[in-house]
Amino acid sequence: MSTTSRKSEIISKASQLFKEKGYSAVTVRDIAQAMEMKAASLYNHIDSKQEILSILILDLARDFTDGMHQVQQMKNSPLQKIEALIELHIDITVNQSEALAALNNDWMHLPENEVVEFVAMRESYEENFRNIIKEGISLGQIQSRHPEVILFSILSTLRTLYLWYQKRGKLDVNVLKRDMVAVLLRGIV
Amino acid sequence: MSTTSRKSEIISKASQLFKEKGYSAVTVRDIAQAMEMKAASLYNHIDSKQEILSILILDLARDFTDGMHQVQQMKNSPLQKIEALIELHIDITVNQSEALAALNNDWMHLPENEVVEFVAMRESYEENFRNIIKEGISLGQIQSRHPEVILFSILSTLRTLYLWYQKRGKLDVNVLKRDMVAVLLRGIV
DNA sequence: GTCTATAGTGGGATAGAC
DNA sequence: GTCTATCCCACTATAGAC
Repeated sequence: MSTTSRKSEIISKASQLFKEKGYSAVTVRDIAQAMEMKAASLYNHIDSKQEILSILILDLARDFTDGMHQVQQMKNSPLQKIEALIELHIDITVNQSEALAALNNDWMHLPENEVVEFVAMRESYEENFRNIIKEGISLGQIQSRHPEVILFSILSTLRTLYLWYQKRGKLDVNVLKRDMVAVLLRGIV
Repeated sequence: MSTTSRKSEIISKASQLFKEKGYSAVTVRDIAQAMEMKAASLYNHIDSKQEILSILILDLARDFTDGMHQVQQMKNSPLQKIEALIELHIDITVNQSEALAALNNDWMHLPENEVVEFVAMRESYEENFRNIIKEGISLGQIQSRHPEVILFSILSTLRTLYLWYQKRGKLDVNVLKRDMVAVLLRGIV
């Protein structure tokens, strides 16, 4: 499509390759081949291989940060906020699974200053999530177990959902949201 | 100092580096530096960089397979079997977190025939786990939700526990087992 | 068993023609 | 904007001295 910039196409193709083999194992020649062009031609659109990674990861990290801020401004209960966060992660998984793979696995290959920025954003996100859980515990909505175990259990499931979602193929998003909320909040027993 | 123990040292140091940056981003010079020797000297102990990865991943995959077979032979209920599997994963996380990182993230860089072998082992492991969940559902011990969502939720939490366990450090293993079982089986509400 | 030296390959990136 | 040609460097791995 003519409105899709060539640079976006490159970033999109590259992200698919990064998801399969990881950033370090993908060469600019691989990306060029996927674009059906020569490696040198890529450099009319991008500054470096690393720039692609920066765009993928930092744009997505901002989506998570924005989503968290919206949830924090809701008037709902902590439990409803956690439901909203589960839905946020599922929406991102469905729409941006390749960038999610890069964010999870390849953030340490960002330029040094962006590693610092990324880690700060991630820690802030986790801290906000943790505070919602603690609020739920103090209101008696959530069982008073280690908040850290609860936080980790929910986040690790949501963060790796991208590995599993497409293997199971196009499960209806709303069914997935309902089942994930049920399993993560109310358990399986 | 025998050649065999030197080889184990190399594999151990390499696994730490693989965990930090991923297999592809670690060079044999990095491994040599961690061993305080020159890269060429490594080759008196190993055949290739890839051999290190093969040993790390396939040895650990066999540990999981053996653990699953032991659980299957227990006379316990499905729920108790799932508890035993949670404990298996936690024990492996505590004792072999570096190899676990390689198994999770770098299996696709194994030689081709070993990729096939690994994927078969992983699928068999998941199938056995799924059958225990289904048995629990049919006995009324486990809620009759999509077994796939339950399987994924538990496995993804256990598989990425290594990322989190040492950051929180010093958490007693038995406390961790008790809390993880509680959260994963009975939820947080 | 470790070293120096180096082979051989492929990496990211640039120059300049068209 | 894409190409061919190429630079320079880092990579895995080997050869052979000690």
